[in-house]
Amino acid sequence: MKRDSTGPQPDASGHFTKLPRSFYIRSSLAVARDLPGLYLFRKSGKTLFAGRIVEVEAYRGTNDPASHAYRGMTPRNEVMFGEGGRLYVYFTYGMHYCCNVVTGAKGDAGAVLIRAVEPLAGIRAMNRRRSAGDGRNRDRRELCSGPGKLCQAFGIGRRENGIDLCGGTIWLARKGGENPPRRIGRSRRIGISSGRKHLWRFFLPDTPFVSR
DNA sequence: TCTATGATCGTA
DNA sequence: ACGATCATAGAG
Repeated sequence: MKRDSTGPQPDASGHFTKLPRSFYIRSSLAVARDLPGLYLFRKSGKTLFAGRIVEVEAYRGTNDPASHAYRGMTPRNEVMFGEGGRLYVYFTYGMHYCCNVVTGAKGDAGAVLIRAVEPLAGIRAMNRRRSAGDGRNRDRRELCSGPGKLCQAFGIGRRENGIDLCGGTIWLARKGGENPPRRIGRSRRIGISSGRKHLWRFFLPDTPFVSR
């Protein structure tokens, strides 16, 4: 496909354009709908990790009983209450990290959980981090097909909480010349005990890289 | 302090 | 279907 020379110019990662702050200063629902088909990047040392986002979930602030922000600000969820465009990472079940994109203006505690990506770059390192110790490689579909899995694969943990997604460590990007997905699947959110009725999970319907 | 629970994952 | 495993939040 031919590149439009009047459009956004490619950044250092190639023909990808980092999403601007304005992308995140919207409701979590609006951001969540737009994320499937976009790309997650992480620079760690000399390794570049990349994945195509295939599954996300929207969480609102104090009006969503499933949200960590439902009962107000705490030390854990405070980055959710900040301006959109930062990463909210939390630890759960005693062993897993999950990462969210914070959305909305300061004071609006919305966030979008990234649940699965299709691994595209850094796959050797992902396999190393995700191996059960026996050094064998996993099926590419099992590398990032869940919120805990993708954080492990990308090396996202406590230290990454609050990272500015408009910086050069972890960021989201659009691929030049690529159209939005034709169809986006919707369903109830997974693994929650309240707020079950809303269809706030968004995914690409035709990939094998979503969670189960 | 003490206790219940969890935006999960791998194995059985 | 279940256990691992522990930070967090809310209660006492």
